[in-house]
Amino acid sequence: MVEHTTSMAASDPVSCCSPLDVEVLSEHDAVDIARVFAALSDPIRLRLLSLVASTGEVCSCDLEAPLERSQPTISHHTRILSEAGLITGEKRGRWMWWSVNTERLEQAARLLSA
Amino acid sequence: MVEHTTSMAASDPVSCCSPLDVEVLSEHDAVDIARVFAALSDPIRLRLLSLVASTGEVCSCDLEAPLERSQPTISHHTRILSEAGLITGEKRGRWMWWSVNTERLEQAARLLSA
DNA sequence: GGATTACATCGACGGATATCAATCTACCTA
DNA sequence: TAGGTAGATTGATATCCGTCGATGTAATCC
Repeated sequence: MVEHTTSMAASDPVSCCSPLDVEVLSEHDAVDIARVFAALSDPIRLRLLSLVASTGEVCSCDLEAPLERSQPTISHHTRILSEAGLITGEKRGRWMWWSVNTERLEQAARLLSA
Repeated sequence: MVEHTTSMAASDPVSCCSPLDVEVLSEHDAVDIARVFAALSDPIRLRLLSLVASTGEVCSCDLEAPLERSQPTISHHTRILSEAGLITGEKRGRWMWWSVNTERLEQAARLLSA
């Protein structure tokens, strides 16, 4: 995953604990990436994302019933997913339509593979 | 992402809010998957994972300094990553050696793409 | 055996988060 | 213009989570 710099194999059981000064993933980047995974770390949000992905476009009012959560709670979760860049909202009339930001998902996926 | 079942496009701005009874991602599966992403949702754990990934194998004592966290905190994070299946620990002598479970990472990555 | 070391566990504390009722805001319709 | 509706925001609450000091446990070294 993520970036490599150098690699010093320290497998000798006698000489341990030579401090790694290799800063592999920066603190700043880590905070950024963590925000995306935090958005994916809630079961309700995963099911919400799944619903949006499967139908292509869903309005908020269609989420309350299947997810069995109140309107403010749904609004809370769409906001978090939206701020993480995972879904995009478009207001049409009274309704808010949500769709999945596929590129952002792929981007997150790439962070986890090699 | 994840599984699809059927898909009913409801993009007509006049007729909204027909409740979707399509259960796309089950509640049980969502809880399972959320646990993995929750393990990835902390900056310290991401940097820890990155350190382990870059060196192949790291002992716990080599993590405290670069991550600037106490020994109990490091132990806490390795435990969470381990329980999520993302790293594997092996005790050799006094030292606990950690390595990345690549398959598990790839598995998580696949959940996010298509 | 006794001292030391690496790591786990416990207990406590502060901050984040999921949830909902109530309220506010914007938009549509009659 | 008045009433209704979709969704955001606010405030309150209960729970979860990251953190560390203190302590426990197992392995090593002298």
